[in-house]
Amino acid sequence: MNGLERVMPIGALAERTGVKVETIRYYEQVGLLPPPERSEGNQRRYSRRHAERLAFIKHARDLGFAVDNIRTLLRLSDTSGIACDEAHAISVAHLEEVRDKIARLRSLEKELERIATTCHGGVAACDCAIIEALADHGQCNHAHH
Amino acid sequence: MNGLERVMPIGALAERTGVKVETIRYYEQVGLLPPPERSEGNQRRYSRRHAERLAFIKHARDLGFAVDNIRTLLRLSDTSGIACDEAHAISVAHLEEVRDKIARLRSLEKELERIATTCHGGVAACDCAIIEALADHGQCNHAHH
DNA sequence: CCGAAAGCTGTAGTGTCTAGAGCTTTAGAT
DNA sequence: ATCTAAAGCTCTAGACACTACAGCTTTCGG
Repeated sequence: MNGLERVMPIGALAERTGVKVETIRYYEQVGLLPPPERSEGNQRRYSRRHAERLAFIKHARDLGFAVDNIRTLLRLSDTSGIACDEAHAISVAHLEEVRDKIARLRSLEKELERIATTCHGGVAACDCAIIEALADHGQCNHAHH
Repeated sequence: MNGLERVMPIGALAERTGVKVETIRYYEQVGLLPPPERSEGNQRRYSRRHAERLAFIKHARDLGFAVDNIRTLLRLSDTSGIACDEAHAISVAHLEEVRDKIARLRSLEKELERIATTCHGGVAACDCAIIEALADHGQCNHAHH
């Protein structure tokens, strides 16, 4: 049961990569992970190459890349050498998305802070500042939503 | 067509609140927005109270509250006075979620930055640093993914 | 009273899994 | 060789919060 076995069933792959069994089958279904060999009884038998590819996929998903982009990145990593431009473009675009999301969440954080601290949860004290804040958008300082 | 009309069809409500027609019907279907009166020909006719409630919902959604939580907040806002504690708890929990998400996105931003700047997209220059970074999780500085 | 715009219901699709039913295979112990 | 429990298989449906369409009916201005 060490990492040196040449072939493994889906459960072992799941354990090694931290990707759930169902998710692995899903990745195969949507064409991210190539279909592996099968045992005589039709069970999947994965090689180390599969494990590497799945690790790549998991890492990219953890970084928030969409499955579609991962498909492209995998294609790029398969076609040897060239086309690094495209990978760079995907990463930069994704980085921008992430920064954007952070900015939006920050302004959201500010408003939630304001709302949540206005009412401290005392029963009689407010009636209720949170509800009022949500009801009346005019109170908030946002420009863009 | 000013804001003073006492009753309006779904399209007018959509325009005034910035919520799409289909989304309004969806909110009715899942019990967020109470079913309005109907015209003789079975079309929805909304009152100003509906518009207010929908504004509340939209605001909360913009702030990222889940539909389920909004349902609770609406219930609280209906049962007059008391139960402010619960609204506070929901808001604080949500604020924590948001902060958590921000933290995760920040560390993600760091790594994407590192990856994207390692390879500048020159065709021959790398083969390819981005792909390698994704393939080899060991390179990244994260603790927790 | 005509025709275009807006409305209606109901169904299916989006993306990324997750969960379950109902069955078969495998691996280890006896 | 046989038994059994764990793990695997396929297929379907569900989760979230919508969105989009098909095919029909109502409304409203001219």
